[in-house]
Amino acid sequence: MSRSDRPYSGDVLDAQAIRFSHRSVVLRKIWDSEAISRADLARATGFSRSTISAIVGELLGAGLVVETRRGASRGGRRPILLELVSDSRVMVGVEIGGGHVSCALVDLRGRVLEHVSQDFDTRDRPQETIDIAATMIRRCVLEPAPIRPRLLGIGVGLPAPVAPGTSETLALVLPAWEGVDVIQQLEARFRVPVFADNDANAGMRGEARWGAAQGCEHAAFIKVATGIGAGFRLGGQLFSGHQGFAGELGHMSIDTSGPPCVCGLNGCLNVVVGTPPLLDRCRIRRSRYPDTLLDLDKLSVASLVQAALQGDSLAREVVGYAGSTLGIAIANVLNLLNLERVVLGGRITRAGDHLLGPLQASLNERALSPAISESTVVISENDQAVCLGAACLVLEAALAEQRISIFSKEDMAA
Amino acid sequence: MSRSDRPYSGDVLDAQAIRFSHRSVVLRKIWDSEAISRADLARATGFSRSTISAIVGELLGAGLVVETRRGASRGGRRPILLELVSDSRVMVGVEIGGGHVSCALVDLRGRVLEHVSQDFDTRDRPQETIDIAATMIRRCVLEPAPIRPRLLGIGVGLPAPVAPGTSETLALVLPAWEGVDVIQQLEARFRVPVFADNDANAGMRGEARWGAAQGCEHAAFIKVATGIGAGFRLGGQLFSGHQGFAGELGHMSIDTSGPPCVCGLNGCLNVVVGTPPLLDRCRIRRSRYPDTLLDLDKLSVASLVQAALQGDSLAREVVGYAGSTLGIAIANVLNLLNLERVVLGGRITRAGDHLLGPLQASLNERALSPAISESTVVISENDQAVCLGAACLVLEAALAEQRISIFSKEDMAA
DNA sequence: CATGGTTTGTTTGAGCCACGGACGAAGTAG
DNA sequence: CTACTTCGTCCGTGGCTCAAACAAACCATG
Repeated sequence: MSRSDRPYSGDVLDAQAIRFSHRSVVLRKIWDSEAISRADLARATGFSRSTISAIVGELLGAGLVVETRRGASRGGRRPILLELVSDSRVMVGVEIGGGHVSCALVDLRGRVLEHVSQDFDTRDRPQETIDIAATMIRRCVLEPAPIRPRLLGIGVGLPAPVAPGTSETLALVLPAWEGVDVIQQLEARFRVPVFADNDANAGMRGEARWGAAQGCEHAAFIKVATGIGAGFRLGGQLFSGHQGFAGELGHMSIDTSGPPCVCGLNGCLNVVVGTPPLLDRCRIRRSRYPDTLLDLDKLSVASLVQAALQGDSLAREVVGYAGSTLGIAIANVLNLLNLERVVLGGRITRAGDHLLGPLQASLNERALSPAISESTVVISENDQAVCLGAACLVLEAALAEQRISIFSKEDMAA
Repeated sequence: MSRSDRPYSGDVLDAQAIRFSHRSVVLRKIWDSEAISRADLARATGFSRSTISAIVGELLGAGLVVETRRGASRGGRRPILLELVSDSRVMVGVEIGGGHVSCALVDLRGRVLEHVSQDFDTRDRPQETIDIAATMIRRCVLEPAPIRPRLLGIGVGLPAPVAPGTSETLALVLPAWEGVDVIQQLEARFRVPVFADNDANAGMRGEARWGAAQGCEHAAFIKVATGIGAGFRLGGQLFSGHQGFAGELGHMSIDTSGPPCVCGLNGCLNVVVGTPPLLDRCRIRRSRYPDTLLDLDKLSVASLVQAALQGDSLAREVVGYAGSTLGIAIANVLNLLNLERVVLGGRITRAGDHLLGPLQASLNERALSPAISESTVVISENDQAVCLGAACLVLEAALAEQRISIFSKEDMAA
């Protein structure tokens, strides 16, 4: 019986576990540096030079790291510089949104090597959606021939709460997907480990590792779309709550005298600044803006954003309203959790300052509390935040040695 | 240079750290059992019998554990049963509220060995408050003579956000306390380590270890008083946010069209169900309840609760209103964090079901989400939850080997 | 250009911790 | 009384890290 089969195994450390964590520390340090010598690694991590040598030897063997050039002398022998081989391992990230499917091939530095996307109404057709995703994955992974053996696995971001460790979505949100096992299907087709999570959680992971929330112990990623969902990083780890349903920001009550929501509350964020109510607001306010550019028959978030960027008053009013209302919700979140950073994602964020300005103004009115005034709210720099995050899901599983190890080189030989 | 002085020390484990964590696991298991043998410890923890023997030897030496009776035979030699010595270490917990100071002597099982309390307006008189607290501590610790050498330290719960690792309170909430160093003053007087935290955070710690949130990885303790504050336990650890200000539930916006709050928002929880607005509600609604028992000249939470328990309609209306409004705020928190349990504290909770009933009803209206329907909200069973929690603060520091160790027996000899 | 001092990276022996197996002690069942 | 089981302890082994010694590579200097 190995230690991992035993009770308390989650808490109990053995020599293996500590050795593993040490390898991670060293790898992480190389990752964070452009190039670094063994001696500097020893100084930076506190390990002895002999230990560093042993660990680096393994990393070289696994192909994760290479010796490149030699550094400048500090008065003695010149150091051998080590660098991360960014594409020695790659991950596939899949984003399944309400109205589209995207897929990206991502390397260890979060660089997108391939990317494909397609509009598709996924809500009621899970099987077709998975087929589309599989085709995309095949395109990303098989075309550049030698990539396959370096593939760590596939991550999937789903537009609903996901039970941890599975791909079961909350039936309340996606009834048609009940019983559909995305993980099992994709694992059967591609024979690599597959992981799934909520889209906002995935986005949070990506932003924390490669994006606007790097170095933040406490942060949130808020995805503004049909519904408003949040992913939290608390204490340096993704937080998903007791059953994995944390982040349902969309059902925060903003105005108890507002319109009713399916959840039983009135004036939820979803029924105020979700996509449908925002588009409705365009229609309702249309009459006050006679010379608007918006075509009410072909209304979409994309056209709304475009109009706002072109200076349309109605579009700016609606986007600004969304911003200031989101500000109230974010103020509540910051008061509760005292986060360092909030990253916004979703199509409407492409309106940039037209959204962020009113949002900030709304926050500044409440800036008395340092929990609010000393945190920063930014828009994700990456249009593919969720895709990247889904890929990150795989990487983090590998780094935590869940089902795969980034260190094992078994398949790399091929 | 020891490992702990080095960079990365937070993440890097050495043999010492793993040994320490193993001792904690074994101690914890004995703690959780009435009485347990070495053989059962080995089975429960997964360690070998030899390792258990070594660790138990240390625990015996530290006086934390004793061999008591012998257990029943399972077909062979009868086991020697080990038990925790509950009062081998004791802690003092101090609660400083807006209108009172309390102090308790607490043992390892969370039993209150001594308890004193006194009404006092602490807000504007920090120095007198500390003097009162010091007198109470002296009474608790010195009277029962042999206790002093077993005292691990003193914990203080303060009615404002506290910067982590210090006793600095947020000047915004307690201006008169700015620059007052409670930790330094009490350490100078008693020569034991002193720790401070926000009252709600302290309460959360106590409830998680000894109270209604035992075994919960994700929970909240909500203190309903002049202001409404929350302490969170997320992922098995207290969560205090980026600067230590997490938990400001009182400034959650409940009704954007409600009365204004100092924070800049309208309809904050504080201005709706804090003590002052609740007492105001009694006065405003008085005329509709001609035969109320409430004396408007001597209105207090205590008298409100008493009247509600005695069947007074006005009091029940006000308490019920508080409950259903708290329900909205708690629904928001549960949607965000998907907690397993919420524990309520503060004097008004003594109204029991008169508060909890409407609160639950308010939650049940939103029970569509499993994040809400599968969590439980309870009232703290302990009137001294914050005092106990403050004592717990010391214990947890000792268990984490911050400044003190529960294992060291240096002072115990005396 | 040889020499000494420095820095880098590797090798080697020792220490710490947990484990497994052997052993005596202390029971039970027949 | 004997065979068998369980409990707790003792001792040798193995895994991992460290410190010290060592070899390689480089700079400065006379």
